[in-house]
Amino acid sequence: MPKHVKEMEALKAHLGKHQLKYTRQRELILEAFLQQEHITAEEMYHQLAKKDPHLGLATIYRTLNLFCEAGLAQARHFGTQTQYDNVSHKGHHDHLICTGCQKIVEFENCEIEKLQEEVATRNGFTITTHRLELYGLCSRCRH
Amino acid sequence: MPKHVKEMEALKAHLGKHQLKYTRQRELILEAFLQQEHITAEEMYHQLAKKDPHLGLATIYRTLNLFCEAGLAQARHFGTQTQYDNVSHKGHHDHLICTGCQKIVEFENCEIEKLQEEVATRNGFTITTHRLELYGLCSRCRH
DNA sequence: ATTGAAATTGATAAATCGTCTCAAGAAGAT
DNA sequence: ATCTTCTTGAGACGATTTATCAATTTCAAT
Repeated sequence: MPKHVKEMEALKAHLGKHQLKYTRQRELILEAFLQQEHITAEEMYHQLAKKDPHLGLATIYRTLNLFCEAGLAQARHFGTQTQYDNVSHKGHHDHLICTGCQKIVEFENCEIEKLQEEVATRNGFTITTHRLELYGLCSRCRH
Repeated sequence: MPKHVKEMEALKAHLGKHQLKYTRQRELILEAFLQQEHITAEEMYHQLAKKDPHLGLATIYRTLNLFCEAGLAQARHFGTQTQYDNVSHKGHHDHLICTGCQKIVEFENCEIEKLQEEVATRNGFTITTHRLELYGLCSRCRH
């Protein structure tokens, strides 16, 4: 029994709804994707080269964008690259970004998340994911 | 009396501190930048082409990055492009976004902002701005 | 199982965005 | 005014992502 049945069903539902097909590549990429918290297309390309040396980079980009449309992934432009975040991953972390040197620090904060839930509930929303980025200057760039 | 004296002084202070020079191009770009809430390098390039047709795109990129280092601007990767935000514009609000119907609800939450400050301080950062987006389903789309 | 229409793939070309290079020019201290 | 250093403009370049297209695969209907 594969591990990520729920997500696979969600993908199949999306595919069915849009007359898209369930292919070996999409299954392969989904399996790899769901084991990550976030990943770039390039990283996945190298990672999957072992399992399928002929899997093209374009296919990975296309498939990760498909996951975004299906609600499984969330694209985040980070520096020069695009990170594809695994939405089902709960240990969500946020980012502190230095606008001087582009340094990125990851952090988690349960209190903030709790307050986010409150805001959402107050407005009748059910949150599936979020994005929080704090921009500023790190200690080195500030002086 | 020119409008943006404070920012110009801040830029000159940064230039002096780093052995950089105050040039005609930097002054021109600063004036244009301070009239915007946020702008891309490309937009500014076209906008300034009237005033100085020979101003190069590379100079604009270099100068906007300089503004980031000086704390006047903040780079934000949005879609495929980089937005340079005018830090002196402070009217900040966050967003609740329904992934079902694309409805967007704006909100403000001081408690969250306070916690953000704490996180930043703990990591040696000084926040100039932030972005918080909560994604989920609104009450109508949830059933 | 076979067929056939439609979607997908892989390889690569092309587009996009931003940075680097470098000779020529400008700034600012002496 | 001179001299050193920084900056500029123009285009080359590099990195990332998307578009193109012939060949292949999927999947529903035989």
